[in-house]
Amino acid sequence: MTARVRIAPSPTGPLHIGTARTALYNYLYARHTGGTFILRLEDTDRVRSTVEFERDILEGLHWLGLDWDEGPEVAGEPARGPHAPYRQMERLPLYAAAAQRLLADDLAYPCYCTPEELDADRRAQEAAHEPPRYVGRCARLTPDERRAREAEGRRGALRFRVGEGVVAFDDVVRGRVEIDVANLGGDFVIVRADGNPLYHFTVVVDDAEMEMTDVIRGEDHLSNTPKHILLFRALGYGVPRFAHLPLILNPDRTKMSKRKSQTAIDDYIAQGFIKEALVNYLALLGWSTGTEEEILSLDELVDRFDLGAVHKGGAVFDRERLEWLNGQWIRRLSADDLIDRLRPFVEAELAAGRIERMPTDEELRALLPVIQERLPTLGAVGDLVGFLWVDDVAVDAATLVPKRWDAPTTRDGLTAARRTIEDAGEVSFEADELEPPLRALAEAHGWKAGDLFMAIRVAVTGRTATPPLFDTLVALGRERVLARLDRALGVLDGR
RNA sequence: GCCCCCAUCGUCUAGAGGCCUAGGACGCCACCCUUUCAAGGUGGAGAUCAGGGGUUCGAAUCCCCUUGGGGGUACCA
Repeated sequence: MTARVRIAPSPTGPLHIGTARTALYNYLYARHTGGTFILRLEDTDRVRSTVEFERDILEGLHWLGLDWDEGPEVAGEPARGPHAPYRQMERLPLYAAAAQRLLADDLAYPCYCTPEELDADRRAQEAAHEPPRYVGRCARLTPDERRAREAEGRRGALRFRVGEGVVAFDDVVRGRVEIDVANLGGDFVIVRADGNPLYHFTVVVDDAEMEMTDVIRGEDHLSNTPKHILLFRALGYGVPRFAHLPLILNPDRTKMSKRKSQTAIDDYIAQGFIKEALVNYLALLGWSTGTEEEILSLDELVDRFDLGAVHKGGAVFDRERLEWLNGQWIRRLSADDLIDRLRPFVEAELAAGRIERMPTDEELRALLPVIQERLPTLGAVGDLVGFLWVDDVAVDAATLVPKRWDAPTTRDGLTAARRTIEDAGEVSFEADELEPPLRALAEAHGWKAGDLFMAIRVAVTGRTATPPLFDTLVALGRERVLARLDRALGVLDGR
């Protein structure tokens, strides 16, 4: 039987790093085994679910390149697959039918306890140092008693009878797990009094109806797995194989959260992390090839992925390592590709008012040899060469003077350099033609070339760290170089 | 509290009884390259394999206990 796996996000927030990683592992497993990757939206939390989050999640998964074989219709995209709809709120009749079956078999029963009663129970248990569990007040109501409550206008929630015994399963990553049903907290609610089915119930009905063979999800669901297994059995379904992935952690080793880490994929995209790096990084957070390979494309990951080799322990999200990988992948991009990906970030600089004009693709292309290896993220482009696209740069006298120089020397140096650059550029303004005469100039005056170059660098860019000077001068153009040198000279003279 | 899971450098990891005086990568430090910054190269610091008991001729690897950490325990997902 070929594998059928799914990612089942709740549209209650933007695409989360953890969801993306779980989706990736499901995708890798499906593609590696020639199986089917399914997307299902778990939107039964009516209050917190929104269509905006749905879109965000689907767009994010697409952006990462994790395309699904079956999934819901959304944003103009039609539903795909034989088990539509793939959005839980559109599958209500299925849950209702399953609930009916459990009720008919007396495997579930209506519970009329009020929130106040349940709360009181919990408090009493806490006071008695007992684990919280449903006391079973409504477990043995007679048909007459139920009718009486309904007649009072009370609407019952549906509770599933957990019974007794030990539930055991062989988790693909954790091995054998056994949990005594007595520790499940008593009969649990599967359908709310308002008729809305709950997660533990819908997930089972859907995984069964959609014929999932493997459930690959976060470790936070491990403890609840017995509830699911009980439900699969009660409903007469086969039980899928489970694989619980290690959690992605905050630096303090708690489950990764918005409060302590950046968790939205959107934020990483906005900062200029590229999908190749994110996919590569996430794949290696909790799994490794067992070799020393670490720069791996999505296809290579598909080729090497092994669910059984996934780690058991949680992994701290390390942004520095992600950044390094991002740089590695940026350097592997073709010129055209990099220009396409850079453009939105340059536009963002313009929109934010940090630059004053948009460079052409040809300008960007000419810059690539010197910026491609200097970009940790696409978002760093403005910081790196934004000085090229503003009318004037701010320079202050203090940084203008190189460490080993004083102001008069700097003035002499820049004045001489200005003349040399002006002369050199008569024919053509090329890096090869600028460097020799400026080096000769430094030598003639007994200056260290680096000092002269630094003075020029700060004069024309306003900063001490830039791409190589001569490439920078060429990118700036003769006129602007001369104008900025003049301005810098003015600053030196206190003007 | 109760239940479950986990445990190798700061971090991500290799390691499935002898190849380990524990390997790689990120980060950090130094040097090389070099006009600055990167990139790249070389080298270095960094883990008594959480601790304690076993098993074994031999344990990071197997077993037990302890400790630590995490997750779950909703009419959230």
